[in-house]
Amino acid sequence: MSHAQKMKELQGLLVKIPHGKVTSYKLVAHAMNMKSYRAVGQLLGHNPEPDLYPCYKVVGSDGTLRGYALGLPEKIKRLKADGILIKDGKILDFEDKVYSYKN
DNA sequence: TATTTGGCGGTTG
DNA sequence: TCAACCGCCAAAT
Repeated sequence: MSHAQKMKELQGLLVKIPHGKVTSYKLVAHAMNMKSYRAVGQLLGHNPEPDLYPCYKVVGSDGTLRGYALGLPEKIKRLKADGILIKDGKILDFEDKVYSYKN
């Protein structure tokens, strides 16, 4: 399993996220049968083109924004653009906005 | 309720 | 191969 393949799989999951929703590293990891949610963050960080993929829609399990290649402020900005409000680095009504790939 | 700690799988050099 | 590094998480303080 190559890095590029996992990245592609990851990107595929990212674009699946409905507009106005978010997901967590853990859920994404589980969705792609990856036993490690930590590795997901690494892959996202090495995302070749963050502009093309909504990697800003991936946050911590409790709705806290963990990090972003372009900086957290930019991440917040993009989330807001999707109608997601942030309060002190945390998503408001996170449990209502999370997308858990339970299809 | 807010911090700290330990551990986990996967990627990188 | 091996060791170190993570955009984390859950349990223990």
